[in-house]
Amino acid sequence: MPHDDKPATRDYRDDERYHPQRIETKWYERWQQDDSLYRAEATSTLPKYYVLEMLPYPSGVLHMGHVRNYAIGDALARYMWMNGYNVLHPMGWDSFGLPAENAAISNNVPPREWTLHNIDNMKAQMKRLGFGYDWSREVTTCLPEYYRWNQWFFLKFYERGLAYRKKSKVNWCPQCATVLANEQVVNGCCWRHEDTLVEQRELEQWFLRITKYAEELLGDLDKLEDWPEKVRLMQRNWIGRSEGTLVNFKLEGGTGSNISVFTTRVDTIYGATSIQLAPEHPIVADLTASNPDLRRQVDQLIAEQRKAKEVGDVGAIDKHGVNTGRCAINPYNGEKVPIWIANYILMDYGTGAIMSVPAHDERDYEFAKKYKLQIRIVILARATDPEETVVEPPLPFTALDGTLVSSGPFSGLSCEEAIKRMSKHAEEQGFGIATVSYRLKDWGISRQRYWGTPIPMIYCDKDGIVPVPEKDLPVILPDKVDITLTGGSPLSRVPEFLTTTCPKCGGPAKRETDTMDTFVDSSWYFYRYTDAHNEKAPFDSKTVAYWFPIDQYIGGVEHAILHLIYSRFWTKVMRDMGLVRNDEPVQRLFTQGMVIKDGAKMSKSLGNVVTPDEMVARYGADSTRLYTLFATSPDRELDWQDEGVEGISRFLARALRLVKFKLCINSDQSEWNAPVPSDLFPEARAVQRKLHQTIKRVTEDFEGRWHFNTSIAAVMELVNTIKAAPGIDYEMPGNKELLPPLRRELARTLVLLLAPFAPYLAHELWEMLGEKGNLLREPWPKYDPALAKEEEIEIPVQINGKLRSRLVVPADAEEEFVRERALADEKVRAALNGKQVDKVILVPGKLVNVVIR
RNA sequence: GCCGAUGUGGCGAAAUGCCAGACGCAACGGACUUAAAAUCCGUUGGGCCGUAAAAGGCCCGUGCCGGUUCGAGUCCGGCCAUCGGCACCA
Repeated sequence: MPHDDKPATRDYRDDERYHPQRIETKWYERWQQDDSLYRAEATSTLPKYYVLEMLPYPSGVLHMGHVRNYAIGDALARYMWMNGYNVLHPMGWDSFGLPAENAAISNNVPPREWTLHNIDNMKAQMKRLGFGYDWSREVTTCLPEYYRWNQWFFLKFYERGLAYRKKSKVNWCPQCATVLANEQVVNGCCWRHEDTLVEQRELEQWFLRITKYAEELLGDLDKLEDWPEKVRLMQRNWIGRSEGTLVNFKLEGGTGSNISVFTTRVDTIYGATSIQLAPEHPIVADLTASNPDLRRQVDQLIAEQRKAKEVGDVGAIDKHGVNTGRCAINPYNGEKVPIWIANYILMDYGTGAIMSVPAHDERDYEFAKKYKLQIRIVILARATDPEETVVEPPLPFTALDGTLVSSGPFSGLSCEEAIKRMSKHAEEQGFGIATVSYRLKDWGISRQRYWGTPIPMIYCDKDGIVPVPEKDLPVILPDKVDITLTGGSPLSRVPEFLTTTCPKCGGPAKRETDTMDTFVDSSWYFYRYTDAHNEKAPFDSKTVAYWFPIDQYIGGVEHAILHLIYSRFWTKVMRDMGLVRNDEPVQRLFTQGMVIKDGAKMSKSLGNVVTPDEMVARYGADSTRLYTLFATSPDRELDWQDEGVEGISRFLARALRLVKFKLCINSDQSEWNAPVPSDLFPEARAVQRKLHQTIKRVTEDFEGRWHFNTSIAAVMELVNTIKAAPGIDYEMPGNKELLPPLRRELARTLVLLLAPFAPYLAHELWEMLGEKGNLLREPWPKYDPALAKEEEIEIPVQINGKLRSRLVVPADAEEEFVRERALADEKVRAALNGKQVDKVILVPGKLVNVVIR
């Protein structure tokens, strides 16, 4: 190579080094002074694009999971800006919740102060990381401007019968000293305190009737084609729809009282040999009234169930029960069946009572074996041998493809047919009905905590439960509250808050002192971003109609059920209220993978925590962000490696030097701005081809699978290619140099390709190139397929699938030509060794495979 | 137990039926330097053959076993392991 004698290296002067801190603080300060760069336009001729990342809880500092989440969203937002969209990219704070109270207790700082201070800090971190949010639309859920609309919605829900009060068993976390929704109980423990067993308590609670929307929430999952299948499946399982039949068994010798049983297999009812009740079933009180000994045994069962539920191994409980000595009448055949009470029957599913069919249910079988209860076969498997029509199966036989026997008029039917006919029969006879049961429960939203939205209800001795009139909203959360005492809601110890007058009769009354679950806040916050300062309504419906649905929502999979099912519910209610037109809030959902280190989730106890602050201080925001995108594809788990960030930082330094010292050469403006000639010499043409191939790859990654790791790898390859290009360092004789117009195209495009991922450096280089325009509004580069196309390609030639040779042929070579060249190839002929060619597989532009026998 | 995802060099990973390991890290060798840092150039899955050294060639290799296919990391079936969700749901 002629330039080997040139010094390949030299000492790098200070200005040749990459100083992320200098570059980033310079732009940070500019953007601090003018943050209009990232504003969404209220009205625009441009098409809209709403990209949203899940809002954080302001715990105090950002962690790497946040950075990853926001780096993905920000890259997309920037890409869409450059593609000419009116982009809405907002951020806010899910700022009610328990940690603020705990911090208040341990640090003696009021929750409000603590929270607002954390928000300041995290907002500064976000800005330092260069995320492009429209801060003019910032939403902070703990401020009255926001939570008054929670209260307003609550009143509307109440009017529509979607909010109701009920005494019920609730999940109680002794650590939180409050109630948890079913969704917040994990393995029998609190979702925030993994070691704290959840207790069951009986309390008066407010519920939202999400079950009314169960069917639609389930059905519409099919429409969410741009959601990960995993999330849809998790929601489907959570809703847990099952079709079945309610059947009333009359109590023998009773006063006409019934036991209602839910079953999905009414076809097996002729095999029912007992009734099993949950120990907490209401009728148990009657059955045990005159039998203290039985009562004691039932209490024992209750205690066992609670314990099992608390420990979280409900499935492993040793099944046992007691015979009440009473019987019920099977309405299908008038048969007497004994009533038992068993610890494996749950009160909170179905009716809390089952018919036990030992021959056709595993649990019933196990139970019957233990107590030597009668086992009666009423379903036979269909025979595989046509001579035999039915087969006696091994027990328990639970499959649905069988034939009924010993089932009165229903004998001979298939199971599925029998379920239909027998349900109908029950309806006609008035002792049962086909029905649907859900696992999903109504959403209990009362929390006996201070730092949340006060539930706007008043209790009057005379008028009962009275909603706070809309005009009196917001019900302000008082500031000075002693939250260190335990037991009951903190607000109940604030007389000024508690005591009020009844809006109806004007008499003395008391306020509700519970606050709302914080999942209420996050169920509709993304609507508020569209119209964040509206004082008359939660938002303007027309404005929402412009922006919704959210085009792209990005967050962790841990919200697959809780937040994402509540928000879907909220949207459907708002639609029914006429506030929004969309059935679903989110068009596309993306769930990014976790950030781990050394094979484990980052945690203080493991000492493997890497903080964004230290990374930004060492390598800068661009490198930190770029690394989270480069390490792996966004949907996968990211294993953090400090050396990786180092590598990314070196790459950015190379890109900087390439643009600054190699591509920007002294040439006059007219030369620099001239069009790239079409007759480039081959080496320059090769660089140009690489450029267009890179644009293609990065663009396709954005439009398709979001594998930004490969996009960034492509840009690295481009940098490597340009750097190694002949003629980059000096002018070769004749026309063998990288002409200024080509250098300009290379430099500009490289900067544009980096812009979504490394905004600071991109802006710096853009300015360095003498560009005056707004980088975010610079059109995303387009590739020219003709320029991206290879002129010559190397084609592997295989014999029976094994690589034997390679051919270099023109990219547009005819198939016949390639085939001939392949068969004529010296190595191929040697390998063939005169054997007969069976056929030749030719994949155009890809390979040749010669098949021999 | 049921449902789902994942499994590729020393490491993070590429490869959407077609040259396995792009890109990056680490390691090693070299250039530059009084020296170091930085930077630049090069080598790097394993084994074998070949050569003075190269060039070059062959075989094996994507958790395991089998199948489909001209061709499998990729598709199908069965195992194993790890992770995640649900779990007496009647």
